Amino acid sequence: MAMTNYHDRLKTLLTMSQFEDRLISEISTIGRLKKISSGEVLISPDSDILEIPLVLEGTLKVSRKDENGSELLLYFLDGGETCAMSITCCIEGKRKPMYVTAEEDTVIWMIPMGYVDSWLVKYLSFRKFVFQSYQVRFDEMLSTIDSIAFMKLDERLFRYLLDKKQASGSYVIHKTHEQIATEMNTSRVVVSRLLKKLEREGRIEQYRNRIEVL
DNA sequence: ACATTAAGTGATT
DNA sequence: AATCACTTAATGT
Repeated sequence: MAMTNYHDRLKTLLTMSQFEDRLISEISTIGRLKKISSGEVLISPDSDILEIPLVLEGTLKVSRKDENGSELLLYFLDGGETCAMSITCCIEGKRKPMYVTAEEDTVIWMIPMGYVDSWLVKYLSFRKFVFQSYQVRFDEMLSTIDSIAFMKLDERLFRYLLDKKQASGSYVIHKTHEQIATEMNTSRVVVSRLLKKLEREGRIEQYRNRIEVL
């Protein structure tokens, strides 16, 4: 995507979310622009969350990690989306054991949490927005949960690829089997085997460091 | 040419 | 599905 004026991009996104004009101008004057490059950590379990991220361009990855450092991907955040979980963090003032990292070079609009409370009260559209993003995440995580519960790792992997494709807007996925394995908290060998199967079924094509979803 | 890293595979638990 | 042990292939120096 072309490097356009991010304020315009923000306005477009806010308008698409059907926010009231007053809310739109509040958000655009109060927030600040932040660019993070691929792999950078935006939120970690021990960081105080003082701002809510709204993705303008690029993709953020939301994941959990346990004591042993093993990772589990929760979901991707795309353009126009925000992290519902960080909103609750703000409201409760609690830290959550989760990471938000840049999946690719990403541009975000950081909204100070101090305003979130008042906007929830003042603006119907903002309430709707927050509830809706909750609903989307909830549904997404439900399907993730039952794919884990029923141990259909092959389906889980394919869902992962589709999610990733959706989030990045590209059918080309630049990841190694190893990286995918750690995100799904499984082993590389298993991922390689399942990807091989998907390749034989003609659903993907594989190259070094690269997977194409067909 | 050699070393390193990514991916493929059979056998075992 | 995870792990081990090993092979093969691609890439960097």
